[in-house]
Amino acid sequence: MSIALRPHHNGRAALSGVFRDALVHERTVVSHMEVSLQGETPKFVHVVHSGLMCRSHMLADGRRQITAVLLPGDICNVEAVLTGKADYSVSALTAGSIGEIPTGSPLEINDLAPDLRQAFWSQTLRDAAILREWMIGLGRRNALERTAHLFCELWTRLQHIGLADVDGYEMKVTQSDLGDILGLSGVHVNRTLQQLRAIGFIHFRNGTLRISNPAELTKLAGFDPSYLG
Amino acid sequence: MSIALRPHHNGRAALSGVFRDALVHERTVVSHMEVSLQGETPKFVHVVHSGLMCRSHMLADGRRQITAVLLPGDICNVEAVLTGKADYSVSALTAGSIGEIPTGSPLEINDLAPDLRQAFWSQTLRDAAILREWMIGLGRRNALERTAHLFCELWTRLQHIGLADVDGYEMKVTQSDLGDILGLSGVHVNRTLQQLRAIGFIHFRNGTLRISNPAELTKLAGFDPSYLG
DNA sequence: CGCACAGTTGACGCACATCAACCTGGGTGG
DNA sequence: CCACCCAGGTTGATGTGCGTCAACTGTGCG
Repeated sequence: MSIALRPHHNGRAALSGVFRDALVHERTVVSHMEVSLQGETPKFVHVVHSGLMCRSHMLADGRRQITAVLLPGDICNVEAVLTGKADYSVSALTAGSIGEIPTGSPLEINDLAPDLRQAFWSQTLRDAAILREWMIGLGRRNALERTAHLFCELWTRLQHIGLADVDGYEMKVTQSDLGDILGLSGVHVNRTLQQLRAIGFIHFRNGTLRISNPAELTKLAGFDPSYLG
Repeated sequence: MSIALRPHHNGRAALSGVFRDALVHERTVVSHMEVSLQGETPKFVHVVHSGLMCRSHMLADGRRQITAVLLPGDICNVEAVLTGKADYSVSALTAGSIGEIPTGSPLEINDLAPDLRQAFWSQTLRDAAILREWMIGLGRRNALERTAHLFCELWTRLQHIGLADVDGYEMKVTQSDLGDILGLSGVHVNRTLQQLRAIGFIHFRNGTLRISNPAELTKLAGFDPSYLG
């Protein structure tokens, strides 16, 4: 499947056009596989085709924090390609596949074609807006609100690319990985999910998230989708 | 003082050139003044001249989180000017002054002059790298490590623009504001600072931070300056 | 069948929040 | 010039959200 054939919206419309004629090598990844490594210079622009990927950071003692969840259509390593150094790893939260577009020497933004530049720019702005929202969550929301907010965000983003169901979406992510996204322990994620289920907001079984009460979930999270463009 | 006269480095070299001939109105701000408001469309590109500014977010119940500390030379609202909507307020952490450059209708990145585009781009990338590092801190580092990391980051950034002393820097920020940066309560910031002082890493009095043991502070923080470009 | 990994549960501890009182110093007005 | 004021800083007591550890329970795969 070519990236140009996926449904796309917002900044991503430009993206598929840009890469339509590029030499794109598709690569299948299994869950938890590392696509590119923290500290290295990536030799490809990576674009998610299917599945969920993430940008993750490892501390010296093994603590891990995920700073982005990447959905189909998302560029995994915008900055890294241009600055020549990644401060994060890209790895797979679920099985899936990614496109690899070879890149030459580090480029400046003004070396890029206008449509590619536009694609990189809009994705970078959106990534930054999501980062800020996550930071608000990590700093000032408790586990329940934060988890609810993540579920709302992903639902909206998946709707934009036509991958959401009317009452939820598929999300084959382990609770431990959810913890690394939310800054929680795996155990506490489990308890938080149970709590969200107990109050009738969600059901989460076998990698499928069903949102039973979207209005209340949104309210609990304090979720306002406008930052997602 | 014109922004073109300040010392500048990295991406900011381009910035001052870009704005050298622009109509820049200088505005003095007192501590805690709001420069632009969450949810509104800013009518200016704001650039910090002197003092410390921040991007801050307010939740409905009054909880506050700061998602960026802006130093002299930093653009306060890169995205907002282009997308026409700010999800954050810009406000002053200390007294200081900012430059206001009027902006017309919302612009696309490709409408910008190459040097301005380069300036916006490099600042946005660096902002994102800092955001990721803060997120790692909020998610996975304790109060002591997180505070140490912030002090290391600001020291490095201030060195880059020639505003650091050999053994520390001026930082007239209230402990409560520090809490909003670090995702902590003001009370706990106070105790954390005392702890950092008790182990002989810093002294922080009258708005001056003196770093007594840079090597150990860096080690405690797990600070690696490479993400700052 | 059984191994390995993910999810679940309970016991316990700690890092941080919250509340409340008190201290301190710089700015202001009478 | 002193008295007051008040924001910011400091300290102690107490509460709690989440982490950690450990054991047990599914569940899919070789």
